[in-house]
Amino acid sequence: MSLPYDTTTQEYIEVIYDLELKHRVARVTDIAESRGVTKASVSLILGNLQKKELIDRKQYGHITLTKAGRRLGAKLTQRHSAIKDFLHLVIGVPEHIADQDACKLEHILSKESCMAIKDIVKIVDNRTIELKNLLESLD
Amino acid sequence: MSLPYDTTTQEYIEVIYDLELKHRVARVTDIAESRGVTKASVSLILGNLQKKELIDRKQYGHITLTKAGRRLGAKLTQRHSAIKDFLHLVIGVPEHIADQDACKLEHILSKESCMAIKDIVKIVDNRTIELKNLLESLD
DNA sequence: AAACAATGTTTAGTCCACCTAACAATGAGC
DNA sequence: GCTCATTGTTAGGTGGACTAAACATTGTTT
Repeated sequence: MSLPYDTTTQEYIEVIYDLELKHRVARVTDIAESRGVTKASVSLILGNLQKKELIDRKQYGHITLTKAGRRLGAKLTQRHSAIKDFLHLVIGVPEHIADQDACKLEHILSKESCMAIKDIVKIVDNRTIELKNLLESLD
Repeated sequence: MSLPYDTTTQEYIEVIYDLELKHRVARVTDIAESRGVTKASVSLILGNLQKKELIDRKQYGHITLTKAGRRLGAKLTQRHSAIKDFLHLVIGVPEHIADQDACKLEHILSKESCMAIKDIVKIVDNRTIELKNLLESLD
């Protein structure tokens, strides 16, 4: 099983989540810029997200995520960094490529694979910390 | 960088590659069945694949891959099993889920990540063989 | 070889994300 | 408080993968 909601929905929610963190609210123009599409497209898609109750907004007003939207955004962001860390830090893929791949994988990877990856990243992180501590204790 | 050709093209080529191996040629009905779409859709998509010179066919005739099509099919099939083996044999994801994930990942994973994964699978395979030999030598 | 089943194609139309262009609302500077 | 730039929405249209339904071709059976 993967996440509910189609890839498009997920991508928009992730952008909005990100903009909300940076600027407290998201704006049509910024979403459009971030996704590389026109404001018109964004405006239409926002209609869907609203129907799905993932965002709150009034006409010509600010855009914020609902509880459900924020939960989805958080989950996607988590997934993204777990996948990126896995590709980059664990199996040695160059960072910018790991990041690009994570953008796509996060939407389609099953819960199970995602979990397996997260577990491994956690283990590697712990080992890294242990190593760092060991090195410091040798000073 | 990922593979050229969009996901749809890749998915159809992979199915045709598979059917060609099984039955020497592919048929519209079998492709439709395999992809879960109507024969009408397949017929239209085959037009595109032909324009892209990935398949050969005459009206109402058999479908075979061109050199380029077969090369793409082979590459996708390779990718698929490398990704599946990685998820299942290396990081322990249940086999059928690893297989499902591989279906999607194979189309979007970068060359770099794919390479990294293939290398790891190769190492694990070799270790497995060494272990097997060691165990046999103990009999 | 005629009839029928199986297979493949065409046509007309849907849906979704996208576009351009025209329009509407908002807000900052004077 | 008017004007104008910025921002957001609406309308109409495109391309791609899909559909159902009608049609064409091929192959098999008798």
